[in-house]
Amino acid sequence: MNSLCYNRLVNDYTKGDKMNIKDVARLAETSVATVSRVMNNDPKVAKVTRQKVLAIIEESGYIPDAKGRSLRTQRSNKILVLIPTMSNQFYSRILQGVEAKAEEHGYQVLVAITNLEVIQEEKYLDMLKSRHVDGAISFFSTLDPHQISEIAKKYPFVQCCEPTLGADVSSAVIDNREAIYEVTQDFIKKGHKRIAMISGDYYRFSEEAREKGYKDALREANIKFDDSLLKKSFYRLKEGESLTVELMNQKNPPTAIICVSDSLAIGSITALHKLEKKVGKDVDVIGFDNTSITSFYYPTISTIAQPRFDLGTTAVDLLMEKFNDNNSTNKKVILPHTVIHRESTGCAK
Amino acid sequence: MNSLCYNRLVNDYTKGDKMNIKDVARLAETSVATVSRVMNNDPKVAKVTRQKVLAIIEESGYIPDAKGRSLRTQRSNKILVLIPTMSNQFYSRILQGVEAKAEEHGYQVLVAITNLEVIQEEKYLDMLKSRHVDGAISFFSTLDPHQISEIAKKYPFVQCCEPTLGADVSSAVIDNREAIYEVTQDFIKKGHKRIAMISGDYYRFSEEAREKGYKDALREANIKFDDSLLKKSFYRLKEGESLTVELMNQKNPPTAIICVSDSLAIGSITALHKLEKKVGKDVDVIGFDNTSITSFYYPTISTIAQPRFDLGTTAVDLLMEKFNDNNSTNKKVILPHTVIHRESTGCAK
DNA sequence: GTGAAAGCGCTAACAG
DNA sequence: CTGTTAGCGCTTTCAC
Repeated sequence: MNSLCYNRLVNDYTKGDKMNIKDVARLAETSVATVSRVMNNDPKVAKVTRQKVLAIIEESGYIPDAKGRSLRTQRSNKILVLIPTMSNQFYSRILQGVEAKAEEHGYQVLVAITNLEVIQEEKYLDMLKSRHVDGAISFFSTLDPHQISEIAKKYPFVQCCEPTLGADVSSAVIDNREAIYEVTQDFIKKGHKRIAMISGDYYRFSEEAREKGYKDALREANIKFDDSLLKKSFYRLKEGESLTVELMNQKNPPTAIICVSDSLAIGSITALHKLEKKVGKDVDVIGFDNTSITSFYYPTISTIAQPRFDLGTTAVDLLMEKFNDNNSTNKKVILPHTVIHRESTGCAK
Repeated sequence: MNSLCYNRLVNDYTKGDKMNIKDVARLAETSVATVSRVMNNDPKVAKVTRQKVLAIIEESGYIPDAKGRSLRTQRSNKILVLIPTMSNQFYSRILQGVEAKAEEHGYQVLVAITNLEVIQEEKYLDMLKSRHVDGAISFFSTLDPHQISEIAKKYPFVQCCEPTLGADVSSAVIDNREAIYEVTQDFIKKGHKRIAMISGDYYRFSEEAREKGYKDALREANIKFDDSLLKKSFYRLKEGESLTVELMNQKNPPTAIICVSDSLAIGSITALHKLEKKVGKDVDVIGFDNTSITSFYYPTISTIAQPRFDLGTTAVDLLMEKFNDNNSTNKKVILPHTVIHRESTGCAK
């Protein structure tokens, strides 16, 4: 059985297949313990021995088995990032922040796409429970607050951008209410009386906050909230378009439209084009997230920028705190946003 | 040591922390082997015993440790997908294909973003070498053909969309030469004499093929290839814009521009807008990939569609063949593309 | 500075 | 049908 393995030619090993620590030890004429020490940079290995072992490792292309190592050390040095979809370019920059910070701490980042499906999400979360990864960062969960709180209590788990409403969990977010509040105020100051909002019914954390910001600003300006001006949809181009058509077909159509995503805003602008309305003049439109297309669209699209890279690094920081002590009190870190006015809200650039 | 663990209250276990198969066995008053059998749906377990074990598992929230299991079985049932960047919405649909097919075969998909960095890519490929995952699908590699061939020889590894030129590896692709050949012919038939191309210098497999298609069509129509009409760049909005400005500032500017990505096309159209050229009339523009924005841009953007979902499923099929026999001969599967003409090439819709 | 041996959590062969 | 046991590949005492 194993003797077969022991009879292999050295040459076999240079192919690097199925080599294990025992093979390395034998070839280097030392013990597995020593090989392990070399792999882990343990200083108390004689220079000669180390050289010899390193030579064999180099020559054979040996890579230690991750499972054996993790099983023993009880850590994988991997973290899982759960994102709802890849169709949104929004997550790209955040991931870069996550990866940069994770790397600093010696962790590798794995990404899982849940496609907004509970089953998928639970399957990936099992990677946390089965200790396949040391911790996880979630950018949106379909689970309920209780489930999330439980997970966060048991495992290093933090949320980013879209924490679960009512869950006890650390999170990195922006002040969504404030962002839309500012935008709505801007519109009111500009003289708009009929301000519409295209929101969603998926991402409750941000949506409720954003709708609140919208309503708060209206109330303060004594503009009565008009139910027919608040639409809910998926965050897609198509829905942005169709809902804008609905809005504009009302007897008293809006002169400004706030969209909770850039894709909705693009859809909205497409609709306005077709209706031969001048965007930024007849109707102001603003999106959310400052995805790269917004500054290249015609007209350029006003939007709200989130500090995406920093959201990513902050999420990792929060996770690291959990690694140190998973019972540390959960915190919500709020990062600053920026409202960017471009042509779609009548600005020169 | 372990006795401590054995003295824990049942109540502890309902929290699900650090439970292992031994604990379950003890609580269910049976052996670890039986618990293992239950976990793996082995039919030869008495109904009563199975019930008892399942009850404990349910109650305690026990999830078997992935490392222990994989270490023993020598398979993780996980596959790794390496993508160069998340900023391109292109990969989203492909991933869905990958996931659908992988799930069918009982595999879970992990995504790694290499950001076009060698170091990153190598780190993630180590997951293959360290047997952390059973196989990998790469959507672009910075490694050389020899390295890729070696990896493919040793591990289940396939490429998709952008295989490494000259590497011996299975791949799922479209006929990039043919696609651009068709487009160029379309332009020539329409009467264009000055046809420009904005290509890249990253994704050699597709770029060389596409440039060949462009040149082939020109040659056949006896149009001399003009070096100044072929630009190379990153696949970004900004570069599409600046290179188009360069192209249009020539003494004899093009009347049609072929872009190897939709973002380049959008950048190009932005530039033409600024130069007050009518896109689809003064100048035709076509992109590549049929990302969702193309049908919502103003004007709508002509483009070439790849069968993204199928590319994903096909890649998984190829990987499964490698799981069956990693020495099976490598094949290149070519899937059909579709040229879509919209307003940016003068079509009504 | 080094090696023998225990054991991380699991599965599978074997014995009963 | 069930339990005992070996061992997957690794790290880490503990002796020497």
